[in-house]
Amino acid sequence: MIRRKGLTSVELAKLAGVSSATISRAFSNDPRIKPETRERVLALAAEHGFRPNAMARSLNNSRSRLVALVVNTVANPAEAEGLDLLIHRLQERELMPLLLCCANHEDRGHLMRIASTYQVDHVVLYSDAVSVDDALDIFRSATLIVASSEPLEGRALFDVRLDATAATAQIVDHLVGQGRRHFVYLSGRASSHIDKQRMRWFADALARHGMAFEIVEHGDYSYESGYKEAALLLRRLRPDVLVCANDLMAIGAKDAAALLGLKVADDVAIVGHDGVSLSNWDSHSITTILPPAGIVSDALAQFISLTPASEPQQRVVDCMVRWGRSTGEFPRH
Amino acid sequence: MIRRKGLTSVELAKLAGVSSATISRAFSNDPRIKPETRERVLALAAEHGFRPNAMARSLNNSRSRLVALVVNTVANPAEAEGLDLLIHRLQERELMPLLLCCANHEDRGHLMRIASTYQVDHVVLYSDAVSVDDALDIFRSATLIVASSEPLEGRALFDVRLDATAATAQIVDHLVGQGRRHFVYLSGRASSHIDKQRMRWFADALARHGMAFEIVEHGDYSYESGYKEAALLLRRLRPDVLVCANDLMAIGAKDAAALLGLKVADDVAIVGHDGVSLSNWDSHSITTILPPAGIVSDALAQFISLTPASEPQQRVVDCMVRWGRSTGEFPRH
DNA sequence: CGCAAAAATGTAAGCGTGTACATTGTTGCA
DNA sequence: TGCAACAATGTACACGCTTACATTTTTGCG
Repeated sequence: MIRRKGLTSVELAKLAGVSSATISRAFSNDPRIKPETRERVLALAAEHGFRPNAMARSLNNSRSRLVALVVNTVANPAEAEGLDLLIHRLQERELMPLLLCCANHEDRGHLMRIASTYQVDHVVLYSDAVSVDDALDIFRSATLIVASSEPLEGRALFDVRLDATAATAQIVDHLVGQGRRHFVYLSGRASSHIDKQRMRWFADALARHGMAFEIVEHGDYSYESGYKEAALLLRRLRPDVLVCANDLMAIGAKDAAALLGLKVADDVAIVGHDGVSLSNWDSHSITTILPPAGIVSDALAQFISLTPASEPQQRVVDCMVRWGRSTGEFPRH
Repeated sequence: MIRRKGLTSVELAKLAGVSSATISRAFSNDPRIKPETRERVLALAAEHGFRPNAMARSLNNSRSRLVALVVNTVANPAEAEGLDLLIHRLQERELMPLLLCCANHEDRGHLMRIASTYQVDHVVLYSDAVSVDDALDIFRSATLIVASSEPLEGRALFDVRLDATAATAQIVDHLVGQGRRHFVYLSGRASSHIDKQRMRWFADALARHGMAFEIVEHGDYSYESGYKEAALLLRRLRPDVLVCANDLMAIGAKDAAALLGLKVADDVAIVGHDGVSLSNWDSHSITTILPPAGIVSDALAQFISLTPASEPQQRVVDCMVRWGRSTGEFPRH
């Protein structure tokens, strides 16, 4: 299994009869090189399988083209589907994603500290499980790009933020119009910012009808927790409407309702969040709140092309509703 | 948004009143340093937030602690769930995963070539979409670790390979015992090695009963393709048993059957592959073939701890059956 | 106490590239 | 032809660390 190591720019330079500086210029599209020699060098490089060493490269211009992606877990479709798009955007720009999976990892700080030694250019915070302050503290010289929901309060960052005010109101209006009165919210993690945010949207939308809702705080964003908690609360509280912190829990709740002999939509309407593709499957058909397709990844990728010296920016993305059968008949247009 | 850069080992050395070599030794657990000075250096480093630069580090010992993970897409639970475990194993060993998502990427070679410039120590081929030869060719000096199903034929590699002979036979025996006779296999991608392998297992298991099966080759591993193709073939071929290339397609097929008014298990048994968690949900309950939990990731992680000079190894993992309601009553153990 | 061996640290030369600066080759124009 | 301006390339050092080798300090023991 021993394999030969590639050659270096000096060796290639010797082969090409030029200096290593010329090699470097050929590969960095330096305009000061004669197009003709550039071609010659690149051809020779291809022939010998030479590619400049990214480590050496980034050592002296301190741009690594690495992007740290901080997520909870890749096993959860809600994160994975967004992540997949984002990774594609990065790859289009020849940026390399370094993946940090923080779920089940007691010491996220340690994980981030290791990643930071690779001199990543950017950090995308895609997870609520990591605090912005920690990330800022650890990734000193990288630009931080936030897609979690932690309030930023003036800390200078690139920031993509969701707004589901309208979408939530749309759903609430529809459900209230159907005569439903008893709303319960099954939360994901009590400490999660996005969860608090979502509850606030629901509170606001219900307040316009002079209504409120109950909160059950035992979920953890998994199907299993949705199933288990819904089985308990459906019996105990008998709500009209069960709003879940995410689609996976909503599907779990739907299955639990079926187990209890309740008819989804007729007996209890179920609402999810995130719009993962499987919530749209025939067997689930959950009404859910989601950002327009790909827009978050696009925004993140756009931020990444800015330089660390740029002014902090924020983008607000308006969410929409994807109606499913879990809330009964669809609203007319 | 301008932030200060961290200090270097020479600067820290000055502060500690030692040489930069001592700093280096403190951080690489060199036994030749006095424990007492090591503590002092580490304390000072922590105080000043110093961490050795991984780029510079790997530049001269040519070990980057980076692992390239070549997958199709992270959006598919079948890959994502395995990947998640693997990433955790890597993180335990303080290895950093570089993620390459090859699906929808016309030039996988280019992607891998870029990754190779980062001097990755290992490459895990988790995808059938990339040929082993290409990977070998591009990642010259990294150890290649294969979890795809391409036959290796003596090419020296670390290799994790699935064996579902027994599991497949178990399912086939059960289904034949129920009196089913008409088997159809809905394939994922015609060119996919794992798919061919799975069909072979089924062919062998059926051959023991003197039976054979039909093949429909239009799937692409997605729920949608399972749904669409099953809707067509269930009407056309009216099989007893529909075996799908993976669980997502099996779930699609199940939904299509429901749409056609067919009762799953009674009218048509459905079998999946991979054992993704959602195939075990109440609403799906697909009988599926899967490797024991975590064993593949564990094997991969174990291989990764070997050195490039080690002898090539192979591990064969025996798959098992997870019974669901999609194949009727469970077999008495 | 003295001296050899061992332990601890320092010195300096890379690792493979980018880049400021120096050098050489070329062109234009009087 | 001569000389300025510019285009193309070369030279040499820096990036931040590891490590072979040199040097200093400590230890053990007769």
